[in-house]
Amino acid sequence: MAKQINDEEVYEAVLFTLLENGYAGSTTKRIAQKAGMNEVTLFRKYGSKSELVAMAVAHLRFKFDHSPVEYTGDVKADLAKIVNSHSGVTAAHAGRLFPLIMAEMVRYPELRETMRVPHEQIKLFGGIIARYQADGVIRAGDPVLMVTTLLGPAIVNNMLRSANPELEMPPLNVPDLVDRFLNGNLA
Amino acid sequence: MAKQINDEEVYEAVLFTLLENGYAGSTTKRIAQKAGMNEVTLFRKYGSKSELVAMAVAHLRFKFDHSPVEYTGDVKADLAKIVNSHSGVTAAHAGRLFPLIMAEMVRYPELRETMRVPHEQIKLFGGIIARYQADGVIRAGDPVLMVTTLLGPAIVNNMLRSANPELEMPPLNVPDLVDRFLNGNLA
DNA sequence: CTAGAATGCAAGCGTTCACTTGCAACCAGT
DNA sequence: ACTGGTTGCAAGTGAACGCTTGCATTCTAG
Repeated sequence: MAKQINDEEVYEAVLFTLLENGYAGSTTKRIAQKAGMNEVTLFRKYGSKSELVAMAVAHLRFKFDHSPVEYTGDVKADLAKIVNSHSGVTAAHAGRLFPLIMAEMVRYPELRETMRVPHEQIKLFGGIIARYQADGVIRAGDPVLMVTTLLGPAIVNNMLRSANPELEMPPLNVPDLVDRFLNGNLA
Repeated sequence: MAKQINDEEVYEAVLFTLLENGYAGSTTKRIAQKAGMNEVTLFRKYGSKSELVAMAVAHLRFKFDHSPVEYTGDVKADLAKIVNSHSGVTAAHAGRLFPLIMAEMVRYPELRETMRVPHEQIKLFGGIIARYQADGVIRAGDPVLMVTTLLGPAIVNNMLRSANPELEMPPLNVPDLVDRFLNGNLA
């Protein structure tokens, strides 16, 4: 057939396969099948499995850069945007890819570069929160720690939901989550 | 030598190896080496890799049951106990084992039984929170969702720290975390 | 129309993995 | 001292995986 292979589609297939099977479980055969191409072509175009995965994750960052989260002065809106950008409401994979990279990819030295994507995102979010702290809107505290406090519930919620479908958790309500982050849970 | 093999030590070695290498990376050879025993003995005593892992996790639950978290009427203390019991301050592995099971072990059907450990813990914590909601101390909301809101920051913080040592995050302050959970982050 | 590049296909290579087998060494209880 | 169960050791089995090679097929550019 010699059809033209679309890198972007391949990257999507890689990320999908990663989320479903993890890194070790994402065999090159599986990835190739999901991408609708021959396994050999995969090696010819991308070199190795680790290189391909690194490219797919790097491409994800490229997509992040084109819809950046910024400081606007509206705390609730900005925090909601931060949560959304990493909880999967917008990008299909973002919310689950983050824990995947954090919890699993760390173990494969050849993938250390992929760590930079969540790393940079967190620093970006931390900067926004620091600015609101300077404005006197948000309580003092290490900005990175604040980011984990804001994102943690959404991330763990996603993990739990995908891990335990029969737990029947209510869907994540982002504005409510931001409200609880700001105002607490005391009655 | 024919030394007597201590199951508990083997389980510890299994959990340690799991945390360091994940399930796929925890080869039977590595586990045996960590446990200071022969790989063959491992198969003879525990049958298979998946059975051994299941036993190690089940044994962890057994240990949980012997220092349970309970409702005492002191919100802050109880919430802190919940966070501590899963952030690794008390049990060496608890805080990191939770995301490991959630994010990785899910993918191996032969390990589905291990999921029951975090599942039951969460339901236990949810019950305590529900009781404080009935007391009018904590805001309304799905208890399980509240548990993820409380534990999420600690879990993600742990993941981030172990994934990115050069990020230099401040150590987790549990009472402060509980305070922010209750009172929010608004200045 | 032709040439070169991209892709598919079948086969295979070397390695690692979970797991097995056969046998020797050891220890505890009687 | 003997015996039976536990452990260690060396070797090996079959399967899966990452990756390569050789060759045929198809698309595209000039």
